[in-house]
Amino acid sequence: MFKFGSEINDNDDEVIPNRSKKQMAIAERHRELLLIAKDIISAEGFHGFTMDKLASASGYSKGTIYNHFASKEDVIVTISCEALKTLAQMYKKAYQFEGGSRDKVVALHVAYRIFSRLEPVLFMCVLTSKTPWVVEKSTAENIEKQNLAEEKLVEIADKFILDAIDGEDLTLAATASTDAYIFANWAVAFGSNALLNNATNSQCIQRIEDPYSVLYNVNIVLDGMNWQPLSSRRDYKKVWREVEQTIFADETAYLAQIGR
Amino acid sequence: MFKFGSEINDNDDEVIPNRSKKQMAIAERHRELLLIAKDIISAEGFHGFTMDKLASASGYSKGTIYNHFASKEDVIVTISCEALKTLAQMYKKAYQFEGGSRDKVVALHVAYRIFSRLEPVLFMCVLTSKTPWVVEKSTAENIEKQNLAEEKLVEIADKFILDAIDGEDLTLAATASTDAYIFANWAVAFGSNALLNNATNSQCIQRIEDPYSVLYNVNIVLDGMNWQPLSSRRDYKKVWREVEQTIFADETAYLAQIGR
DNA sequence: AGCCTATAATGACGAAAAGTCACAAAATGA
DNA sequence: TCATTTTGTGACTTTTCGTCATTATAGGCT
Repeated sequence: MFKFGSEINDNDDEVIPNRSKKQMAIAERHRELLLIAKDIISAEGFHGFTMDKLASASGYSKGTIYNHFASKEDVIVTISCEALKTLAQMYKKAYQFEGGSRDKVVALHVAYRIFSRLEPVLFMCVLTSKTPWVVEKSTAENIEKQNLAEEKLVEIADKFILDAIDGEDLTLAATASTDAYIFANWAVAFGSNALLNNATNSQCIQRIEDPYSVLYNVNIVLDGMNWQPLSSRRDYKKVWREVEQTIFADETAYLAQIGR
Repeated sequence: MFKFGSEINDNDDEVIPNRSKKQMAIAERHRELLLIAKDIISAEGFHGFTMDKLASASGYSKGTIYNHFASKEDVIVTISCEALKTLAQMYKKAYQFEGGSRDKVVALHVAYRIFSRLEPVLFMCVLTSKTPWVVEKSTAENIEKQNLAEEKLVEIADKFILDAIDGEDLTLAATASTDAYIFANWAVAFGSNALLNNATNSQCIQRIEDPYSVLYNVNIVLDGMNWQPLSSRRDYKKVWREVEQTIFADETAYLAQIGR
């Protein structure tokens, strides 16, 4: 269920008009290729991913691959797009968590943390796909799609903030927007996860070695926003564990199993 | 002054024993090559950087280049190492800022922000150089050097925290270490800067469009740590500007000039 | 100076990968 | 059945990484 790709295209966002059989077949293969590409990238990184590997792994010729993707970079942007959609699904699940507004936002961060551990390479793909030389070699259409996928994510995140304001757990500073609050959460979450996943040989990070280190950072940020109830008045470790064991039980079990 | 490279090797860390003329020449060329490599990477990204370009730009043959670096990846790790040293210099300057412990840590974040704007590609290099396939193709020796450079940075950051504890502006939670506090600062700073530099076509980030957005995030984190005086009781925008206009005046002027 | 050896520099070369394109195959429709 | 359009193919060109046999050079020794 949690495997990226299983949900490719089972959301709907593009309205599908009556497509010919042929077009359906092409769309089907597009998904197939994406899945294979994702496996290669996950296993060998963007560096180890080649169009020849994708061709031979899929059984199609290089020309056909290039009918689907404008370039190697175009593949990564498409993959990143799918990654964002997967993340959106997880965010929606997090929103379902029963609890106060701050509990829910903790659930959001659990979702992000789990995603970054399940798919560390895809997690970084989202950033890679924004670097200038990837953007340049990709199609404008795909870049636009990626922006839309990201905006959708922001929309979901917005709900968490608005709910908190509604419930009077959070008061927006006079000068601040919900975007500013989303950005703060995004920055600390992205930074924490990126560093934990990539800077593993850093002494500083090795010394911490605590499964809840993302939570600590999140607590600091939410306390700094004065998002009620403060971490001094509620045990968010327990909330974190509960989220892991309920709505993301499958993913958590899988991660434990593969020891990551 | 602020240009990366000017300070390559004017710090000292490796004790230089009596070296032969030849060895001196090699070391000199090493620095020269690094400078050229850095220019290419800054201009064209790691993707656009090739060993052939480095060879022809430097006037040396490919074989000679490979006498200096084990691989393309080895170059990036070395560059990242130098970037970390540059950053260390800037952190030391930030530590000189006259003010309270929290003012100083704001100066630290100004330094990081300026670095990320002066050298956006190098800023990302530090992360890139930690990805598995770069680490694998680089020499163990260079990786070790990079870890040491990073650890030195953490040591400097540690001073900011210890001073605050000494001055009773900050109280460490019973269960937390200074490493945890450094990690929180690092995560929010890295995340904010990486997103601001790379996710510029994100609607959410475009809507914020505020030169102080990093400061807002930093304020949230430091408030969340209860680092005194809180942002409600002191104008840190003013502090930020002051740091920019005093100790990093040259860099700030340069950035304004090139409009970044 | 003239010779010798260790060390360094060179660039041609092999291998791998991106991307193209002329041609082949298949599907579609009359 | 045949003509036309669409789709698929893989050999080919170009670029780049990394190697290595060959050439050049520097520094010591007589």
